[in-house]
Amino acid sequence: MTKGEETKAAILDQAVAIASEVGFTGLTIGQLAERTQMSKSGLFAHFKSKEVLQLETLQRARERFTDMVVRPALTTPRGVKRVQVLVERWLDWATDGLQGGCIFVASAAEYDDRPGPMRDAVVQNERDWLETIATVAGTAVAEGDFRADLDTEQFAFTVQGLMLSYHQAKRLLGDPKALEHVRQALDDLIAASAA
Amino acid sequence: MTKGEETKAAILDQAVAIASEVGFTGLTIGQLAERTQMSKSGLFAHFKSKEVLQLETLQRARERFTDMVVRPALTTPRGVKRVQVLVERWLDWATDGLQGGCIFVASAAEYDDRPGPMRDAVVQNERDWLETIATVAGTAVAEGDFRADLDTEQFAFTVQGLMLSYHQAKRLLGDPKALEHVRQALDDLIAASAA
DNA sequence: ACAGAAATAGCACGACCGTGCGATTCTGAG
DNA sequence: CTCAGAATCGCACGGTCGTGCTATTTCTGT
Repeated sequence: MTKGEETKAAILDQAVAIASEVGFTGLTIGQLAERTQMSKSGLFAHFKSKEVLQLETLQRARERFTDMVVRPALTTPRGVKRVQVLVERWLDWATDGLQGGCIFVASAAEYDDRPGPMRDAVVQNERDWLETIATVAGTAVAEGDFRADLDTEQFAFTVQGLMLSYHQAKRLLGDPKALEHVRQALDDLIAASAA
Repeated sequence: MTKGEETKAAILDQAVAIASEVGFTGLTIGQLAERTQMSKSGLFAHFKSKEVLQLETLQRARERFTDMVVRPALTTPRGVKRVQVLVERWLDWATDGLQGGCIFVASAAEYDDRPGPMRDAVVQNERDWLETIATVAGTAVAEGDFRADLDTEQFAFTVQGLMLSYHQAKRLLGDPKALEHVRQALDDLIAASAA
């Protein structure tokens, strides 16, 4: 790895951290330069525009998410177990996977009304994530853990909602019962989906 | 109503609209002045700081929300019917109650990591809203529509999650099945809560 | 109709924004 | 060790931000 790629990676790590706290719009080149101990122009040279910086930051967050949440799930046996691991990993991620809340939750709210490349990327991320949930639920159907007529899209929709509610209850409201609530709801959902 | 109060109301209406689109941080005094055809300083004089502007904008949105969602629900008969009206009203609100998405969803994500008076107000809003859902569910318990041992807090948690998921599916992803999915999940939940 | 108050505008400020350019320093292959 | 190319910096630009101060206009009660 060349020097440039090395610093760029370090920059993006910091960028992910900042964007998690203040959003992608609040992610500012000046502050990022300060945190990475670089000059604004030196940092800027790595990306030729702020938009590219934002896109690459999102991309970097996505890689981390894949490593920390998706991959561990895909290495556990197909079926309901895999569904549970996927969800548990997400809970870890949302709670303290990185400082600040889940950066995808933040970005989803931030760009739902602002067209452009960033919005497109955020949408793609979210679609892929929902598809992952649905696919994993599909393995549980295939394994006979879930009933054959389960609507996996509907399942993904509901699971996603519970995660969003957990994120809000935990990070915004500081509700100590958040984890208990989301587990209860997920257990109910899984029970209702069982074959 | 004096002239000052009149213009202030008009300003806040515009402010709610802008904040719905670009968030409270993106709500800028210059743009607000432009949209209301006022000078920056003339507008600024109504609030002595941007933070006050943000707080009053949130307050104004809350009033609208109460009028459009909460009050209609409270005027329908206690019980499961009231729960359904509350949810239906929220769906209307989130879809096209005001231009842009639900301003509370946006503000929740925006301030979940930034201490200060705005965050406090957002938290208060969200707590009150969850309490409203739980209380309304409580009337359904009292009327015998829902089973007596229903955990109304848990119910509110789940309903809130479904709403968040709907908001995201509809506004961000443009999923045409969003409404179908949220209705299905809510029906299931209500059925599972029935006495 | 008029005086006093309220509302609004004009203008300026320092700070930070994203972005370019030319100069300087660093890195690594031959 | 050299030296071309990569990486980084210093500096500046125009723009917008939030916020004050001082006028000026507009309202309102008498």
